[in-house]
Amino acid sequence: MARQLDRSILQGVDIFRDLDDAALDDVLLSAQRRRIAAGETVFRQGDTARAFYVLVEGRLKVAQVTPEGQQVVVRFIGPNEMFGCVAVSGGTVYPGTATAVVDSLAIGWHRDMTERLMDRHPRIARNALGTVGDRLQETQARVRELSTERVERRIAHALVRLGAQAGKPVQNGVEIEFPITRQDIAEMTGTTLHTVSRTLSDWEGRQIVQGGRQRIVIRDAAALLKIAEEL
Amino acid sequence: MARQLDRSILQGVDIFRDLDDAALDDVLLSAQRRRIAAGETVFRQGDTARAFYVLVEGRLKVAQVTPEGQQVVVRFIGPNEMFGCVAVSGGTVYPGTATAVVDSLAIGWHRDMTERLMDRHPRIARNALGTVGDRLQETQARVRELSTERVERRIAHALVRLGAQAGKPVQNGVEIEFPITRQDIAEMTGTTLHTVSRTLSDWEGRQIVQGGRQRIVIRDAAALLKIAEEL
DNA sequence: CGTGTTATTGATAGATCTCAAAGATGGTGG
DNA sequence: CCACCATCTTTGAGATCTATCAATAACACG
Repeated sequence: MARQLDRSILQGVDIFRDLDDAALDDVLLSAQRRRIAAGETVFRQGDTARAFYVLVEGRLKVAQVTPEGQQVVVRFIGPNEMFGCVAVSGGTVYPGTATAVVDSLAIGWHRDMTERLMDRHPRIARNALGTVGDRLQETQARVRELSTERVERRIAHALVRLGAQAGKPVQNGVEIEFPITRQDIAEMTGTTLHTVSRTLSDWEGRQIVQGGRQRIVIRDAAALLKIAEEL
Repeated sequence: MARQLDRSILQGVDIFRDLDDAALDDVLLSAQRRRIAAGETVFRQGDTARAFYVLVEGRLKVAQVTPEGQQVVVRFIGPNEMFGCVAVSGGTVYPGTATAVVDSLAIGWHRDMTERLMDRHPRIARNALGTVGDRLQETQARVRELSTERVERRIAHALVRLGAQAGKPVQNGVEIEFPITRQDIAEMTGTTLHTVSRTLSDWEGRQIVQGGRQRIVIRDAAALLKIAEEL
């Protein structure tokens, strides 16, 4: 957690790809460090979008609340991922709330600074365009799933993605490496925690996953994929 | 349909906003005109993303097909809107198929040309970033609706948006100005044409809308909004 | 006027939510 | 160190929304 703020931190970050060392130093110079304790919030839905961030360590959950109070998980953010992108793409307020799932470390740039950085290093804007484009396609894929797939498949898809994004190999499979509740998965897939629990129980019986409190291990990734793709 | 290719055509196009006349001319010089007859397709899902486009006149439908053959409408494109954005944001293939709903006219730029234009006029990349960011937020809103709202509300939301995007004032309300089927609306809202038909019939009885073959008139926008927002 | 597309409507089945209750789990304070 | 408590999870039963199946009707076009 005492990680140095040097260029290496920006190495794997898409939005700063292909920048030379001088540019990276320039970027780093205007960055702000920010620690976020588990459960703490970086920004809230509706707040003025003052800054954008890159997660250095930890894990964040970005979620939206509906007027009726239902939560929808937008995405989980892992190391090297951007969040608060709206501050880059021109939005005025954050469309969601970012909360740390575990103790985390982020670096952020004030909105104005971001503008200046993009002016000085046009590559950043192009990279950002790519990242936001990718997110758009992912989100579109979610729309497709929600529109056409039944709950069980959607949950399978969600787990497959989580495994790819945050899977840690363990003895008997791949474990999602941060605490995640049935409720979280429900909010990722547009269902209820009850249905998620039932589904996971079923899969547990079929040796596909193994559950626990805020814990999921994928034991049979192939079977999961089969459910996800309806083979 | 015999519209001149002069700068005025790029006036209202977000991605070319704030460019000076010289830049606009430069952009225009490398543009390709393309007519699309109703029912014709500009590009297909999975095709290499060779170009991005701006619609000048007409109306397009962008849709994705699932492996099972179900359609999902990504969005309807109206005049001055971009489509085929992936060619700008770095995707390699088109994620959807663009089909003309009515006879249309578009202008397009080859992918390489787009890159060069962004190099010469960095403003374009920034504008594109804004547009793609907006689309991301819209798509995220759709995810939220699909996750938390019942069919009737989703249909109401879809109609409200269609009214805003393509509403033409008529005698007894606002008409969606292009032919749109119940099936289309179903594919926009993740339901079936049957449910859409039933819902519209119900609303027709309550004087909220008035239907017809490939035709919808919103008679009581306030009532529709009330359904959409569950007031 | 025939034909293909689009729309309407009824009946039924099934997936999933809602309501309800009890059981686990792990952290915390006394 | 242990009991307690908040949170998370599981599971059953019933209600409900919506898809599916099926048939007919309306419409537009050539």
